[in-house]
Amino acid sequence: MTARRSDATRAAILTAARQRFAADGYERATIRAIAADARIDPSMVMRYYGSKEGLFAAAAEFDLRLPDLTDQPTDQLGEVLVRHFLDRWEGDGTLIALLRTAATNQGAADRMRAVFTDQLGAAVAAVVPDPAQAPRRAGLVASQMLGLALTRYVLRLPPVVDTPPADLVTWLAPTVHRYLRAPT
Amino acid sequence: MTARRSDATRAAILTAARQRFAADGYERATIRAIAADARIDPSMVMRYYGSKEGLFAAAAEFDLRLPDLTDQPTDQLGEVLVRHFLDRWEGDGTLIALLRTAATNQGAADRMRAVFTDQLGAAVAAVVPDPAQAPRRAGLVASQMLGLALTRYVLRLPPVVDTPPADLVTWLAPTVHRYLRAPT
DNA sequence: ACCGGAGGTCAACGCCTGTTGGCATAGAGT
DNA sequence: ACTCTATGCCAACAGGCGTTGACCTCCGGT
Repeated sequence: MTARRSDATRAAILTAARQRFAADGYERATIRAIAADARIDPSMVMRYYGSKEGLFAAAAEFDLRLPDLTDQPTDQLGEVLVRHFLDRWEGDGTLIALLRTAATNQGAADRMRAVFTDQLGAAVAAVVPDPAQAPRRAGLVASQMLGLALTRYVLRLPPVVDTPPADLVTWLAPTVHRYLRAPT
Repeated sequence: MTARRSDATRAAILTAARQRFAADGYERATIRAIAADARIDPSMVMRYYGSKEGLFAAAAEFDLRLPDLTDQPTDQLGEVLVRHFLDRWEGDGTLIALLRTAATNQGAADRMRAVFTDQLGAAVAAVVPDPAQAPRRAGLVASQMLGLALTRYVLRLPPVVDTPPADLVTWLAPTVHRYLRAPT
Protein backbone atom coordinates (compact mmCIF):
# COMPACT_ATOMS: atom_id res chain seq x y z
CA MET A 1 0.00 0.00 0.00
CA THR A 2 3.03 2.29 0.11
CA ALA A 3 3.24 4.72 -2.79
CA ARG A 4 5.11 3.30 -5.74
CA ARG A 5 7.41 5.42 -7.82
CA SER A 6 5.16 5.06 -10.84
CA ASP A 7 2.25 6.81 -9.17
CA ALA A 8 3.61 10.05 -10.60
CA THR A 9 3.38 8.63 -14.11
CA ARG A 10 -0.09 7.33 -13.46
CA ALA A 11 -1.18 10.77 -12.34
CA ALA A 12 0.48 12.47 -15.30
CA ILE A 13 -1.38 10.19 -17.68
CA LEU A 14 -4.66 10.91 -15.93
CA THR A 15 -4.13 14.66 -16.03
CA ALA A 16 -3.24 14.64 -19.71
CA ALA A 17 -6.16 12.36 -20.46
CA ARG A 18 -8.62 14.63 -18.71
CA GLN A 19 -7.38 17.63 -20.67
CA ARG A 20 -7.48 15.85 -24.01
CA PHE A 21 -10.88 14.30 -23.42
CA ALA A 22 -12.25 17.66 -22.33
CA ALA A 23 -10.77 19.50 -25.29
CA ASP A 24 -11.36 16.95 -28.03
CA GLY A 25 -13.95 14.43 -26.86
CA TYR A 26 -13.48 10.68 -26.73
CA GLU A 27 -12.95 9.84 -30.40
CA ARG A 28 -10.58 12.65 -31.31
CA ALA A 29 -8.49 12.30 -28.16
CA THR A 30 -5.92 9.69 -29.18
CA ILE A 31 -3.84 7.61 -26.84
CA ARG A 32 -0.76 8.71 -28.74
CA ALA A 33 -1.55 12.38 -28.08
CA ILE A 34 -2.29 11.78 -24.41
CA ALA A 35 0.96 9.87 -24.04
CA ALA A 36 2.90 12.62 -25.78
CA ASP A 37 1.42 15.22 -23.41
CA ALA A 38 2.45 13.09 -20.44
CA ARG A 39 5.90 12.54 -22.05
CA ILE A 40 5.67 8.79 -21.94
CA ASP A 41 5.14 5.95 -24.38
CA PRO A 42 1.64 5.03 -25.56
CA SER A 43 2.15 1.48 -24.38
CA MET A 44 2.44 2.74 -20.80
CA VAL A 45 -1.14 3.89 -21.01
CA MET A 46 -2.17 0.38 -21.91
CA ARG A 47 -0.10 -1.12 -19.12
CA TYR A 48 -1.66 1.12 -16.50
CA TYR A 49 -5.23 1.40 -17.70
CA GLY A 50 -5.71 -1.63 -19.93
CA SER A 51 -7.49 0.12 -22.77
CA LYS A 52 -8.73 3.47 -23.96
CA GLU A 53 -12.12 2.74 -22.43
CA GLY A 54 -10.44 1.95 -19.12
CA LEU A 55 -8.48 5.18 -19.24
CA PHE A 56 -11.62 7.15 -19.92
CA ALA A 57 -13.43 5.41 -17.08
CA ALA A 58 -10.62 6.44 -14.72
CA ALA A 59 -10.46 9.98 -16.10
CA ALA A 60 -14.20 10.48 -15.90
CA GLU A 61 -14.45 9.34 -12.31
CA PHE A 62 -15.87 12.29 -10.51
CA ASP A 63 -18.28 13.63 -7.99
CA LEU A 64 -20.59 16.64 -8.13
CA ARG A 65 -19.63 17.35 -4.49
CA LEU A 66 -23.01 18.86 -3.83
CA PRO A 67 -23.41 20.57 -0.47
CA ASP A 68 -26.02 19.36 1.96
CA LEU A 69 -29.03 21.38 0.87
CA THR A 70 -30.86 20.85 4.16
CA ASP A 71 -28.32 23.19 5.77
CA GLN A 72 -29.41 26.02 3.50
CA PRO A 73 -32.22 28.52 3.95
CA THR A 74 -35.07 27.36 1.73
CA ASP A 75 -35.30 30.60 -0.20
CA GLN A 76 -31.63 30.42 -1.21
CA LEU A 77 -31.62 26.87 -2.59
CA GLY A 78 -31.59 28.04 -6.21
CA GLU A 79 -28.75 30.45 -5.66
CA VAL A 80 -26.65 27.89 -3.79
CA LEU A 81 -27.09 25.26 -6.48
CA VAL A 82 -26.36 27.52 -9.44
CA ARG A 83 -23.30 28.97 -7.77
CA HIS A 84 -22.06 25.50 -6.87
CA PHE A 85 -22.32 24.22 -10.44
CA LEU A 86 -20.60 27.27 -11.86
CA ASP A 87 -17.74 26.94 -9.38
CA ARG A 88 -17.45 23.24 -10.05
CA TRP A 89 -17.16 23.76 -13.78
CA GLU A 90 -14.83 26.70 -13.89
CA GLY A 91 -12.26 24.79 -11.87
CA ASP A 92 -12.45 21.28 -13.24
CA GLY A 93 -12.66 20.12 -16.83
CA THR A 94 -13.76 16.60 -15.94
CA LEU A 95 -17.45 17.28 -16.22
CA ILE A 96 -16.94 19.03 -19.53
CA ALA A 97 -14.98 16.05 -20.81
CA LEU A 98 -17.79 13.78 -19.74
CA LEU A 99 -20.37 16.02 -21.37
CA ARG A 100 -18.47 16.25 -24.64
CA THR A 101 -17.97 12.52 -24.71
CA ALA A 102 -21.48 11.58 -23.64
CA ALA A 103 -22.76 12.96 -26.93
CA THR A 104 -21.29 10.02 -28.82
CA ASN A 105 -20.17 7.44 -26.28
CA GLN A 106 -22.73 5.19 -24.65
CA GLY A 107 -20.66 4.46 -21.57
CA ALA A 108 -20.11 8.16 -20.88
CA ALA A 109 -23.82 8.85 -21.30
CA ASP A 110 -24.62 6.09 -18.83
CA ARG A 111 -22.14 7.46 -16.34
CA MET A 112 -23.48 10.97 -16.69
CA ARG A 113 -27.04 9.76 -16.26
CA ALA A 114 -26.06 7.86 -13.12
CA VAL A 115 -24.27 10.86 -11.60
CA PHE A 116 -27.17 13.21 -12.09
CA THR A 117 -29.84 10.69 -11.16
CA ASP A 118 -28.07 9.55 -7.99
CA GLN A 119 -26.22 12.58 -6.66
CA LEU A 120 -28.46 15.43 -7.76
CA GLY A 121 -31.53 13.25 -7.23
CA ALA A 122 -30.59 12.57 -3.62
CA ALA A 123 -29.70 16.18 -2.84
CA VAL A 124 -32.94 17.42 -4.34
CA ALA A 125 -35.12 14.79 -2.68
CA ALA A 126 -34.08 16.13 0.71
CA VAL A 127 -35.48 19.62 0.17
CA VAL A 128 -38.51 19.04 -2.00
CA PRO A 129 -42.05 19.50 -0.69
CA ASP A 130 -43.46 16.34 -2.32
CA PRO A 131 -41.14 13.27 -2.38
CA ALA A 132 -43.04 11.69 -5.27
CA GLN A 133 -42.12 14.63 -7.51
CA ALA A 134 -38.46 14.65 -6.49
CA PRO A 135 -37.08 12.89 -9.60
CA ARG A 136 -38.96 15.16 -11.96
CA ARG A 137 -37.80 18.26 -10.11
CA ALA A 138 -34.22 16.99 -10.17
CA GLY A 139 -34.54 16.32 -13.89
CA LEU A 140 -35.68 19.87 -14.54
CA VAL A 141 -32.78 21.28 -12.55
CA ALA A 142 -30.40 19.02 -14.46
CA SER A 143 -31.79 20.24 -17.79
CA GLN A 144 -31.07 23.86 -16.91
CA MET A 145 -27.66 23.22 -15.36
CA LEU A 146 -26.51 21.03 -18.24
CA GLY A 147 -27.95 23.49 -20.75
CA LEU A 148 -25.83 26.15 -19.09
CA ALA A 149 -22.70 23.99 -19.32
CA LEU A 150 -23.45 23.14 -22.96
CA THR A 151 -24.00 26.69 -24.12
CA ARG A 152 -21.21 28.22 -22.03
CA TYR A 153 -18.38 25.68 -22.33
CA VAL A 154 -19.08 23.58 -25.41
CA LEU A 155 -21.02 25.70 -27.90
CA ARG A 156 -19.67 28.93 -26.43
CA LEU A 157 -22.75 30.97 -27.29
CA PRO A 158 -21.53 34.56 -27.03
CA PRO A 159 -24.24 35.98 -24.74
CA VAL A 160 -23.86 33.08 -22.31
CA VAL A 161 -20.06 33.19 -22.38
CA ASP A 162 -20.02 36.97 -21.92
CA THR A 163 -22.35 37.00 -18.95
CA PRO A 164 -20.33 37.05 -15.72
CA PRO A 165 -21.05 34.25 -13.25
CA ALA A 166 -22.69 36.59 -10.76
CA ASP A 167 -25.27 37.67 -13.36
CA LEU A 168 -25.89 34.08 -14.36
CA VAL A 169 -26.67 33.28 -10.74
CA THR A 170 -29.14 36.17 -10.63
CA TRP A 171 -30.95 34.93 -13.74
CA LEU A 172 -30.88 31.20 -13.13
CA ALA A 173 -31.42 30.98 -9.38
CA PRO A 174 -35.17 31.76 -9.58
CA THR A 175 -35.57 29.09 -12.26
CA VAL A 176 -33.91 26.43 -10.14
CA HIS A 177 -35.79 27.58 -7.09
CA ARG A 178 -39.07 27.20 -8.90
CA TYR A 179 -38.16 23.73 -10.20
CA LEU A 180 -37.40 22.70 -6.61
CA ARG A 181 -40.18 24.36 -4.66
CA ALA A 182 -43.06 25.43 -6.89
CA PRO A 183 -46.33 23.71 -5.97
CA THR A 184 -47.39 21.20 -8.59
CA MET B 1 -32.93 22.56 -64.11
CA THR B 2 -35.15 19.55 -64.84
CA ALA B 3 -34.90 16.87 -62.16
CA ARG B 4 -32.16 14.37 -62.85
CA ARG B 5 -32.61 10.72 -62.11
CA SER B 6 -29.85 10.86 -59.53
CA ASP B 7 -31.73 13.30 -57.35
CA ALA B 8 -33.35 10.29 -55.74
CA THR B 9 -29.92 8.92 -54.85
CA ARG B 10 -28.83 12.28 -53.56
CA ALA B 11 -31.86 12.40 -51.30
CA ALA B 12 -31.36 8.82 -50.13
CA ILE B 13 -27.79 9.62 -49.14
CA LEU B 14 -28.93 12.71 -47.28
CA THR B 15 -31.63 10.84 -45.38
CA ALA B 16 -29.28 8.05 -44.38
CA ALA B 17 -26.63 10.58 -43.40
CA ARG B 18 -28.99 12.49 -41.17
CA GLN B 19 -30.03 9.29 -39.39
CA ARG B 20 -26.47 8.09 -38.90
CA PHE B 21 -25.17 11.47 -37.77
CA ALA B 22 -28.08 11.77 -35.33
CA ALA B 23 -27.63 8.26 -33.96
CA ASP B 24 -23.84 8.05 -33.85
CA GLY B 25 -22.40 11.55 -34.06
CA TYR B 26 -19.91 12.77 -36.63
CA GLU B 27 -16.89 10.58 -35.87
CA ARG B 28 -18.67 7.27 -35.47
CA ALA B 29 -20.92 7.74 -38.47
CA THR B 30 -18.82 6.30 -41.29
CA ILE B 31 -19.31 7.01 -44.96
CA ARG B 32 -19.37 3.26 -45.56
CA ALA B 33 -22.27 2.81 -43.14
CA ILE B 34 -24.22 5.71 -44.61
CA ALA B 35 -23.67 4.37 -48.12
CA ALA B 36 -24.80 0.90 -47.06
CA ASP B 37 -28.00 2.35 -45.58
CA ALA B 38 -28.68 4.18 -48.82
CA ARG B 39 -27.81 1.01 -50.79
CA ILE B 40 -25.15 2.67 -52.89
CA ASP B 41 -21.39 2.69 -53.10
CA PRO B 42 -19.30 4.82 -50.73
CA SER B 43 -17.64 6.52 -53.67
CA MET B 44 -21.02 7.92 -54.72
CA VAL B 45 -21.09 9.91 -51.53
CA MET B 46 -17.80 11.48 -52.48
CA ARG B 47 -18.97 12.21 -56.00
CA TYR B 48 -22.08 14.00 -54.78
CA TYR B 49 -20.85 15.74 -51.66
CA GLY B 50 -17.10 15.94 -52.15
CA SER B 51 -16.09 14.88 -48.65
CA LYS B 52 -17.46 13.77 -45.32
CA GLU B 53 -17.40 17.36 -44.14
CA GLY B 54 -19.38 18.41 -47.18
CA LEU B 55 -21.93 15.71 -46.58
CA PHE B 56 -22.32 16.79 -42.99
CA ALA B 57 -22.71 20.41 -44.03
CA ALA B 58 -25.54 19.39 -46.36
CA ALA B 59 -27.15 17.11 -43.81
CA ALA B 60 -26.98 19.69 -41.04
CA GLU B 61 -28.57 22.44 -43.10
CA PHE B 62 -31.64 23.38 -41.20
CA ASP B 63 -33.90 26.05 -39.88
CA LEU B 64 -35.54 26.46 -36.49
CA ARG B 65 -38.71 27.63 -38.30
CA LEU B 66 -39.61 29.86 -35.42
CA PRO B 67 -43.06 31.46 -35.59
CA ASP B 68 -43.39 35.22 -35.58
CA LEU B 69 -43.54 35.94 -31.88
CA THR B 70 -45.07 39.39 -32.37
CA ASP B 71 -48.28 37.62 -33.42
CA GLN B 72 -48.55 35.96 -30.01
CA PRO B 73 -50.13 37.27 -26.82
CA THR B 74 -47.29 38.45 -24.61
CA ASP B 75 -48.25 36.22 -21.70
CA GLN B 76 -48.08 33.09 -23.86
CA LEU B 77 -44.62 33.65 -25.35
CA GLY B 78 -43.00 31.03 -23.13
CA GLU B 79 -45.59 28.41 -23.88
CA VAL B 80 -45.42 29.00 -27.63
CA LEU B 81 -41.64 28.75 -27.70
CA VAL B 82 -41.36 25.62 -25.57
CA ARG B 83 -44.08 23.87 -27.53
CA HIS B 84 -42.44 24.83 -30.81
CA PHE B 85 -39.05 23.43 -29.83
CA LEU B 86 -40.56 20.18 -28.58
CA ASP B 87 -42.53 19.73 -31.81
CA ARG B 88 -39.50 20.57 -33.89
CA TRP B 89 -37.36 17.98 -32.14
CA GLU B 90 -39.80 15.11 -31.97
CA GLY B 91 -40.27 15.18 -35.73
CA ASP B 92 -36.79 15.87 -37.05
CA GLY B 93 -33.51 14.33 -36.04
CA THR B 94 -31.41 17.00 -37.75
CA LEU B 95 -31.05 19.20 -34.72
CA ILE B 96 -30.14 16.21 -32.57
CA ALA B 97 -27.49 15.22 -35.10
CA LEU B 98 -26.10 18.72 -34.97
CA LEU B 99 -26.15 18.75 -31.19
CA ARG B 100 -24.42 15.38 -30.92
CA THR B 101 -21.80 16.43 -33.42
CA ALA B 102 -21.26 19.93 -32.05
CA ALA B 103 -19.78 18.38 -28.92
CA THR B 104 -16.65 17.35 -30.81
CA ASN B 105 -16.74 19.04 -34.21
CA GLN B 106 -15.79 22.67 -34.50
CA GLY B 107 -17.75 23.28 -37.69
CA ALA B 108 -20.93 21.88 -36.20
CA ALA B 109 -20.50 23.99 -33.09
CA ASP B 110 -20.06 27.08 -35.25
CA ARG B 111 -23.18 26.25 -37.23
CA MET B 112 -25.19 25.66 -34.08
CA ARG B 113 -23.98 28.91 -32.58
CA ALA B 114 -24.95 30.78 -35.73
CA VAL B 115 -28.42 29.25 -35.86
CA PHE B 116 -29.26 30.13 -32.28
CA THR B 117 -27.62 33.53 -32.36
CA ASP B 118 -29.27 34.59 -35.63
CA GLN B 119 -32.65 32.90 -35.68
CA LEU B 120 -33.54 32.73 -32.00
CA GLY B 121 -31.80 36.04 -31.42
CA ALA B 122 -33.94 37.78 -34.04
CA ALA B 123 -37.19 36.23 -32.87
CA VAL B 124 -36.48 37.17 -29.28
CA ALA B 125 -35.36 40.71 -30.07
CA ALA B 126 -38.79 41.45 -31.47
CA VAL B 127 -40.66 40.81 -28.22
CA VAL B 128 -38.24 41.90 -25.55
CA PRO B 129 -38.82 45.02 -23.45
CA ASP B 130 -35.21 46.24 -23.65
CA PRO B 131 -33.38 45.77 -26.99
CA ALA B 132 -29.97 46.02 -25.36
CA GLN B 133 -30.70 42.93 -23.27
CA ALA B 134 -32.07 40.90 -26.21
CA PRO B 135 -28.94 38.76 -26.80
CA ARG B 136 -28.62 37.85 -23.17
CA ARG B 137 -32.28 36.91 -22.95
CA ALA B 138 -31.98 34.81 -26.10
CA GLY B 139 -28.91 33.11 -24.65
CA LEU B 140 -30.80 32.18 -21.51
CA VAL B 141 -33.68 30.75 -23.52
CA ALA B 142 -31.20 28.80 -25.62
CA SER B 143 -29.54 27.37 -22.52
CA GLN B 144 -32.84 25.96 -21.25
CA MET B 145 -34.06 24.69 -24.63
CA LEU B 146 -30.74 23.04 -25.43
CA GLY B 147 -30.54 21.63 -21.93
CA LEU B 148 -33.93 20.08 -22.52
CA ALA B 149 -32.79 18.54 -25.81
CA LEU B 150 -29.58 17.27 -24.24
CA THR B 151 -31.21 15.60 -21.25
CA ARG B 152 -34.21 14.26 -23.17
CA TYR B 153 -32.71 13.05 -26.45
CA VAL B 154 -29.00 12.54 -25.86
CA LEU B 155 -28.46 11.64 -22.21
CA ARG B 156 -32.00 10.31 -21.86
CA LEU B 157 -32.32 11.20 -18.19
CA PRO B 158 -35.28 9.12 -17.02
CA PRO B 159 -37.35 11.84 -15.34
CA VAL B 160 -37.01 14.10 -18.38
CA VAL B 161 -37.72 11.32 -20.86
CA ASP B 162 -40.72 10.11 -18.87
CA THR B 163 -42.33 13.51 -18.56
CA PRO B 164 -44.93 13.95 -21.32
CA PRO B 165 -44.49 17.01 -23.56
CA ALA B 166 -47.57 18.73 -22.14
CA ASP B 167 -46.11 18.63 -18.63
CA LEU B 168 -42.76 19.85 -19.89
CA VAL B 169 -44.52 22.85 -21.40
CA THR B 170 -46.20 23.55 -18.07
CA TRP B 171 -42.89 23.49 -16.21
CA LEU B 172 -40.66 25.23 -18.73
CA ALA B 173 -42.96 27.93 -20.12
CA PRO B 174 -42.71 30.14 -17.02
CA THR B 175 -38.93 29.89 -17.14
CA VAL B 176 -38.77 30.98 -20.76
CA HIS B 177 -41.33 33.68 -20.14
CA ARG B 178 -39.23 35.08 -17.34
CA TYR B 179 -36.06 35.02 -19.44
CA LEU B 180 -37.90 36.98 -22.12
CA ARG B 181 -39.90 39.46 -20.11
CA ALA B 182 -38.62 39.79 -16.55
CA PRO B 183 -37.42 43.31 -15.75
CA THR B 184 -33.66 43.47 -15.37
C1' DA C 1 27.53 -10.88 -6.42
C1' DC C 2 23.51 -12.24 -7.95
C1' DC C 3 18.81 -12.02 -9.33
C1' DG C 4 14.03 -10.83 -10.16
C1' DG C 5 10.78 -7.80 -11.20
C1' DA C 6 8.99 -3.20 -12.02
C1' DG C 7 9.31 0.85 -15.07
C1' DG C 8 10.06 2.27 -19.54
C1' DT C 9 11.17 2.05 -24.88
C1' DC C 10 10.60 0.44 -29.57
C1' DA C 11 8.82 -1.48 -33.67
C1' DA C 12 5.24 -3.66 -35.53
C1' DC C 13 0.56 -5.76 -36.30
C1' DG C 14 -4.20 -5.72 -37.95
C1' DC C 15 -7.97 -2.97 -38.62
C1' DC C 16 -10.73 0.70 -40.15
C1' DT C 17 -11.03 5.17 -42.16
C1' DG C 18 -11.70 8.81 -45.94
C1' DT C 19 -10.60 9.12 -50.43
C1' DT C 20 -9.23 8.09 -55.40
C1' DG C 21 -9.09 6.45 -60.18
C1' DG C 22 -10.33 3.06 -63.43
C1' DC C 23 -13.86 0.49 -65.55
C1' DA C 24 -18.63 -1.05 -66.74
C1' DT C 25 -23.36 0.25 -68.32
C1' DA C 26 -27.37 2.33 -69.95
C1' DG C 27 -30.00 5.80 -72.02
C1' DA C 28 -30.61 10.31 -74.55
C1' DG C 29 -29.32 13.13 -78.64
C1' DT C 30 -28.02 12.99 -83.27
C1' DA D 1 -26.45 2.93 -85.31
C1' DC D 2 -23.28 5.59 -82.87
C1' DT D 3 -21.50 8.36 -79.65
C1' DC D 4 -21.27 10.79 -75.20
C1' DT D 5 -22.22 11.58 -70.72
C1' DA D 6 -24.31 10.65 -66.34
C1' DT D 7 -24.55 7.04 -63.14
C1' DG D 8 -22.78 3.43 -60.64
C1' DC D 9 -19.43 -0.32 -58.95
C1' DC D 10 -14.95 -2.21 -57.64
C1' DA D 11 -10.36 -2.47 -55.90
C1' DA D 12 -6.97 -0.15 -53.91
C1' DC D 13 -4.29 3.44 -51.57
C1' DA D 14 -2.20 5.99 -47.61
C1' DG D 15 -2.70 7.23 -43.10
C1' DG D 16 -4.11 6.89 -38.38
C1' DC D 17 -5.83 4.16 -34.81
C1' DG D 18 -5.73 0.89 -30.50
C1' DT D 19 -3.11 -2.65 -29.12
C1' DT D 20 0.73 -6.15 -28.52
C1' DG D 21 5.04 -8.42 -27.39
C1' DA D 22 9.91 -8.35 -27.28
C1' DC D 23 13.51 -5.99 -25.33
C1' DC D 24 16.32 -2.91 -22.30
C1' DT D 25 17.60 -0.83 -17.71
C1' DC D 26 17.70 0.03 -13.38
C1' DC D 27 17.41 -0.98 -8.26
C1' DG D 28 16.18 -3.40 -3.82
C1' DG D 29 16.44 -7.86 -1.46
C1' DT D 30 19.17 -11.80 -0.35
